[in-house]
Amino acid sequence: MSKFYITTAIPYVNAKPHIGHALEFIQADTIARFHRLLDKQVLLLSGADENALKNVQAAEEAGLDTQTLVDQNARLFENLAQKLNIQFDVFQKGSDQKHHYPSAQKLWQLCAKSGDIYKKSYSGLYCVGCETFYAKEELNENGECFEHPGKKLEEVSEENYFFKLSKYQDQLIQIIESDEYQIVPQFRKNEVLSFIKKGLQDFSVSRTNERAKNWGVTVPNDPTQRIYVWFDALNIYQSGIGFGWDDKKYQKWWPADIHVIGKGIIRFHAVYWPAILLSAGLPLPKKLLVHEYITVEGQKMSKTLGNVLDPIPLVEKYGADPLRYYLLAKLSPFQDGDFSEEKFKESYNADLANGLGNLVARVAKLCEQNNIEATTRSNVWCADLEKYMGEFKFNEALSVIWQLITEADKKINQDKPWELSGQELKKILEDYVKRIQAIAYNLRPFLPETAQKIEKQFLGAIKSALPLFPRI
RNA sequence: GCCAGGGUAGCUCAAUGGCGGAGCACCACAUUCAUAACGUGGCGGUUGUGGGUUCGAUCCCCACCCCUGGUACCA
Repeated sequence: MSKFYITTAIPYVNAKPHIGHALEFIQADTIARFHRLLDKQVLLLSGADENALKNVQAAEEAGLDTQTLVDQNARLFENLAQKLNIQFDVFQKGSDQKHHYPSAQKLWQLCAKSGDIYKKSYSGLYCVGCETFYAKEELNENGECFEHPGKKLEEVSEENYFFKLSKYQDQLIQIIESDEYQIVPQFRKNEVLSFIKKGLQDFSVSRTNERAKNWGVTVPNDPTQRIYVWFDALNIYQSGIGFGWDDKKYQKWWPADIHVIGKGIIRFHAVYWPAILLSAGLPLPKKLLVHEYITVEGQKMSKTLGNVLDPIPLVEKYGADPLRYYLLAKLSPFQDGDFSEEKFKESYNADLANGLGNLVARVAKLCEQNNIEATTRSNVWCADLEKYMGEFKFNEALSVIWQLITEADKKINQDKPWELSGQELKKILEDYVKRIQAIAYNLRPFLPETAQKIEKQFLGAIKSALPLFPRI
């Protein structure tokens, strides 16, 4: 049995999850469930990037200590996953000193051994508001950062460790061009390649304790510095499966088959991450799947606009599967998509209530009236489903399944089973049952709860049941 | 500014150098096994703007406008 290791991005947990996190969790879970049905041994990992400075700032604002805040917020992400029926096999926390810390330090030491980590005095313009350095070109005409106009930047000089990213430029081009590390979709691959070809600069991989506010993983052999959060957070993909603490487990699962991420963090995953692994002499992940963003009622989500959409109330009101359906079926995987409650209800009524739910109800009733029993299951993928899943076109895959629903509805109207009787009727109803079973099987990766309900209803003596999706 | 992606029916999206497609929404008809559901038919377009190449451009080329992401030590 072959293994399949897939990850979501590791959200930083300075705030509660929003609908975009739900999208990514659902996509990754759907891929994972699909591969489980292909008889692979699957591990789905998520986690929490808890060592980011923003977490320290958020904790200060909330008047909590940092660990308490990250624990609280990380639980919100796990809770969301649970409510959405996401099966995370591992949820790796960045503040986990038992597993993650030794793992991060091991990775650092491997890179250091390759001679790729060196100390350098860095001086630049530092924005106290952002707690970050900026290059002159990034600032506005007044020499201020865009986040904090009116705030003067300070010239700060500090000694940090740097990673020799520049050394890996040619190798990175080669592995990405050849798809040894495949970036999907193609236009994201092109974007990454043109970025790399412009020339890579080494990047800082540590912060002074002072700047890190004594939060995060300590640099090996230098207690005055903390490991920069990206170097550390990316490694959660490894620390969660044993790297640095269970070699056998690590050997079994690494490398990742797919990292699922949002477009905003492509550089870290497509450039920094493979370079770090090359330096450490570790195998590269095979695929990077980059999804886009969700707008809400046509607008970008933002804290200042106050329109950040929390998926939890939606799930509580409508259930996990309707939200899973909307996010998978109604968004284009490689384009920004919009979420609005109106469109959500439209898709719910048109596709779930009138389409799937109604078909299941009408066939169940016909079967109940004629004492039909199902003894076998129909477990086959419908045409093109595997193809679309291979391309991560969840919307196309679902549209193929919905064609089965339309065909079945049409067939029932043509057959007019209510005018038939005896063997002829029985044979026709058995055909409907097979169709419903096949639809349910195909729905398993996408709408697990619904698929299970239908499969249960259509095995043994078939009875009418409450509507799967009451109209709203 | 620079790099990349996008702009097609009211909405969400397909497609192709050769009469512009689907689903949803809307309207009408038909129908009862079903959740006022299903089915059939209809309405619906100067393919962002302006040029160019071509017998023919939504598609190829040029310029421009709008949206989105990135633009390196915030994630």
